[in-house]
Amino acid sequence: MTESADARVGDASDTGAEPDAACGGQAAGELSEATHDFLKALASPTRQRIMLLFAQGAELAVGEVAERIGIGQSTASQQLALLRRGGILASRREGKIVLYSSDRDRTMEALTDLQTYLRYCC
Amino acid sequence: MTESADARVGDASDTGAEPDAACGGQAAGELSEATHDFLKALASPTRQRIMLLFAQGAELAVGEVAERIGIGQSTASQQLALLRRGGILASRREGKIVLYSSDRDRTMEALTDLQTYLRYCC
DNA sequence: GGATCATATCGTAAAATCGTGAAATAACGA
DNA sequence: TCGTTATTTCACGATTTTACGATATGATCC
Repeated sequence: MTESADARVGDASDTGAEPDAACGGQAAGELSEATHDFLKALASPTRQRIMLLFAQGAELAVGEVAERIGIGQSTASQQLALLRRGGILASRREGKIVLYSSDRDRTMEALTDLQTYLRYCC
Repeated sequence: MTESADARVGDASDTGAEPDAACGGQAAGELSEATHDFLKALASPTRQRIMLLFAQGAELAVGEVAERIGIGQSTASQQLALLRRGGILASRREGKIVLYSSDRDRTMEALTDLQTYLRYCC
């Protein structure tokens, strides 16, 4: 029950606030919540450095990331959670450790959404 | 002398730490300062809303942006400055007003840099 | 020169973020 | 069960961001 909690959007029945749920779920030119989380996740030097560790499909445990980047273990856990929320990393539990790795598909989704947004407002 | 001050990166001689300055000026997989500013600029709901005003090549004065978004004039000036620093907007003075508009070229540059980064670390 | 309008910059306070250490949770083995 | 290891969550300062109002700078007109 650990990671499944906030890993996915989940809320199929939407928040009930958005009035335009017909055309793909996104207002014309507006950025989705997911893409906003994507941008926030990448807009941090520490998290940018963390992401470099995940080149070539590398899988890393929280403690490894903390050690290699030079931050506390709880800090690494929090930053990794933000990167996962942003759709850039995915996690799976392997016994007592949690392995993080790049989430290519969700990243490309966010990138496409960003491109659509920029094509509209630029 | 107003806008020319902080518009560009300027620091041609980099921080001095990176060993590989040959291939395009960027370390393998690292994000440039410009692209970091780009991400920071877009990672804000207020600035995302501001950008929507600039669809279809619209040119807007600071006061117009402030009024349409519903923020103070000084706040609009600051947020627009951040968007310009991020390479998303450009500005030109027309008499006593300053007109902002999308900077397509620099935006696409940042987007390309971001794609390269993501291709490396994902 | 001064008056006026538009923008930028300077303080300042509320809110968010970053990193830390301590405590809670989860998984495994003796 | 208890103890150990790995991760998450919580509570807390320190720093940064955000928005505001007041003031300074720029441009135009008289």
